[in-house]
Amino acid sequence: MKPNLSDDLLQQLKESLFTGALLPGAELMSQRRMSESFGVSRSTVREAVGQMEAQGYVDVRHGGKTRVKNLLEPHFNMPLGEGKALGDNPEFQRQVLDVRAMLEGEAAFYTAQRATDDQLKALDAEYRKMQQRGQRETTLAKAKEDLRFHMMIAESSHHLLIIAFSQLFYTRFFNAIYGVLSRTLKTSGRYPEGIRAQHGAIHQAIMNRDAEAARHAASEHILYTRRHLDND
Amino acid sequence: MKPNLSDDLLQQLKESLFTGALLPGAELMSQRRMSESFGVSRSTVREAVGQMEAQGYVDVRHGGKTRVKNLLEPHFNMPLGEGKALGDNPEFQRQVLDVRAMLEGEAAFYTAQRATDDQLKALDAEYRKMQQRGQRETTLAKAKEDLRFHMMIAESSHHLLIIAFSQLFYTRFFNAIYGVLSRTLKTSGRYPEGIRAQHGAIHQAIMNRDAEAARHAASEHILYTRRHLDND
DNA sequence: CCCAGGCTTTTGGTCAGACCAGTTTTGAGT
DNA sequence: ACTCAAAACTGGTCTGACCAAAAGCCTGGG
Repeated sequence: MKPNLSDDLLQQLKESLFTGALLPGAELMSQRRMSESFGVSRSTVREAVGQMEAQGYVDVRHGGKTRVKNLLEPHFNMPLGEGKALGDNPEFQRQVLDVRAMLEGEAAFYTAQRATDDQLKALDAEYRKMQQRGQRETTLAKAKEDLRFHMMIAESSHHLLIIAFSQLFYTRFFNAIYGVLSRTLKTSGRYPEGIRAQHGAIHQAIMNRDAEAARHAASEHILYTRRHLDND
Repeated sequence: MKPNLSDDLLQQLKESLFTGALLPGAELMSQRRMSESFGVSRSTVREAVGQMEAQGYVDVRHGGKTRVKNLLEPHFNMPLGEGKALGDNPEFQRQVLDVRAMLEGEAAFYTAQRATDDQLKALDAEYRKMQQRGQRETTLAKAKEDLRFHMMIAESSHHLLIIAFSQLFYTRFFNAIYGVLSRTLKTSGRYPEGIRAQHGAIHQAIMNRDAEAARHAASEHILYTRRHLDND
């Protein structure tokens, strides 16, 4: 019909968001750089970015950088969050593990299918670092390390909804996740032997781009921990 | 807090609209006159007017005058916004189906395991009602009906996280879900034959309390629709 | 009378370059 | 290694110019 320049740019920005080129939390180019890079004036860029903000896709702060918002966040202010009681509740911990099992299974599935070579390389590097680190680390450090590995998998899935949900889920329910690990360590005395092998299986399935195997390995990894919990 | 000039102006414009100073169909001042009249630059005026347009309050045409729109109109077009929204993007629709596949699979799994007898009875009743209803219904009615069935399954799962997420997900992304159904109907001409049988399979698995079968049937049901989408 | 055709004016869309106001980064100097 | 102020970003606003589309005007032929 009547293709405005700013509308074109707006569509382009949305596309990069939908296709996962721009992850939640990522920074946009500065308006001046966009202006140059897209060959339009800064006014036009401002118009497009303004629409993005109005539609709730990005968060723009005077002086700061413009960031992609997590589109699930506003819906995630459940009264569940911080209360220490919930995170320590075994039933809730089980539920968190249930959701992790399906979420990480799907994430691994899509990552095996769709990750770029660079992402695979980064994942591989992170995995090797994780294997090398000694047993000297604190439980907290281990938990964070574990989460970073799984988060990297999620972010390589090129799946906007899975990424958004994973981000929120891991940050909101870190307490519950940490609580599980903490209890597991207390009962088995140390980091369960299976975990290491399971991480290996996930890693290998993804590297082989075997999506079904990756889903199964990732899901089984979480369910293994869940069974530990059931034996209490 | 941080009073932007353009935000101030935006508020003023909305005020004149809400108080009736600007009736539907009325013309706004030209941007140059506003600029002078409000004592801000035309850039700032454009920013504000742009937001008014983005929020659907006014209709601005290149070369023509900017007019106030009839505010009730958008509410009648609700599920099919013409501007490119997230819900209209095919890639996003696919992603929504991916998440539905895993979410409804899990929900069916836990419902088969944990639903009370009363919940099973209610589910059974809803299923029979759904089977009886004729083909006379609108697409929208079908979509709502479909969703109610799946929502009932989710709510019978006794799984706090799955319930909470399902609720948010279905309300937030109803547009995308509806869009899929609408497209499917357009291409196949009518309600796909498989759907009816699949609902039956889900229903039966849950009634038999066969959790694995229920998960598989529910997941497959969504993936069936997804394949329809891939063939476009 | 009108009303069809161009001509002029007015409107929104884009551009360039400048300056202000916050944030983030950098680099002493301790 | 730390603190903290300068410097180098970022987004917000202003100015004045030009282009393109719509609306208004105006004139000449029915």
